[in-house]
Amino acid sequence: MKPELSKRIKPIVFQKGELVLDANNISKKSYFINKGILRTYFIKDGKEISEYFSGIDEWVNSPKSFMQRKKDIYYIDAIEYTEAYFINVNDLVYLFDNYPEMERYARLSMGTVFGHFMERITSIRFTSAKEKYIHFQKIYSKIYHRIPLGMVASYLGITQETLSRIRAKK
Amino acid sequence: MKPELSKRIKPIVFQKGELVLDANNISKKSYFINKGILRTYFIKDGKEISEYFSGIDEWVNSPKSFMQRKKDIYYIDAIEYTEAYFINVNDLVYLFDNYPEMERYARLSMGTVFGHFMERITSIRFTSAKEKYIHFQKIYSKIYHRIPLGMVASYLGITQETLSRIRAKK
DNA sequence: CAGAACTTTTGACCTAAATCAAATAATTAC
DNA sequence: GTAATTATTTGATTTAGGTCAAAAGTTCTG
Repeated sequence: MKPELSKRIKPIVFQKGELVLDANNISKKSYFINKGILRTYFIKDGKEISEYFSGIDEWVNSPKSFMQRKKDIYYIDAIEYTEAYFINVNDLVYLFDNYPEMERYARLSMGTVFGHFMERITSIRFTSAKEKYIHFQKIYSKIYHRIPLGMVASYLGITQETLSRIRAKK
Repeated sequence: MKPELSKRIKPIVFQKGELVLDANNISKKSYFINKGILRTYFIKDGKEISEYFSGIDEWVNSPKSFMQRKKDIYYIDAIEYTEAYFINVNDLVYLFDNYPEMERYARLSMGTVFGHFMERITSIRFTSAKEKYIHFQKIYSKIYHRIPLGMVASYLGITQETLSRIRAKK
């Protein structure tokens, strides 16, 4: 790792259930997970709706809030004990300013992220509850069994009961 | 407009129904719409599924294909007579290389695009067919009435019959 | 380790939207 | 301008998944 980068990232630890980002604050740090699982969620009608989960070797922040430095609806919490590194948005901007190849890399990797989003939209629109669950298992093959049923159900946009029944058969 | 930019963009016209991008080719041009509507869609089980629509003042390409220079599943066509400008991916990269503020602008505006994607995912997951249609009308307030019912239905992930009934009442 | 507090499962019933089928209506092409 | 396509509407029926309710499992906590 470049010294310029390593100089700016610091380790951090979250206990199970600990809040990583409150939606009432602006997302100013980006976390790189080393161990554990973080969940990005929002509140709808008093219920927590999981937007996505992030595991080892992934960067996590509240994208819109982080990039535009304003509040958004997303909370982030740790669904198990998690070890991560973090970098401040200011330091990241410094790196982008001084290392154009980093900016380029960030822009290119957006293509992949777009692809994931579009795939997910398709998965949500045209598949049965069971197919959604199978797709979820594929996408999160390394961590899906560590995520509580209720959180998975809200991620899939189905009820807990339906997910429980899907798991029961087969 | 910067001369460096205007020198690299050219006007183009598409007739109603004309194919703008074939999924068998790589998306090498990005179009900026001046008049008309382009539709991005893919084929599933022999049927055309609309992914989104783009109107005046919007840039259109097949994101993953364009950014990573490889094939993706998306076709683009004109659902009405359309006037646009286009820029080649090579020219865009040239501009990004030589005008860092353009690269920065592109990166920042990704935040907005992310926001739209996440909003759409929420809209799909937790709303009834009727609410989806209302949301669609809001998102596409300037052009929704010019898009054929069947295309809207596939965009929303509901059947034509259901959409027709939703429109009938109220 | 016992009670409290969640989480998951199971059952009965209901409803929104899909499917199938056919009739109109609107475009397009000759 | 009329036939031929193509798009939209309407009706009858089915079904996947939601809702409500309660039981059974788990996991926290003092």
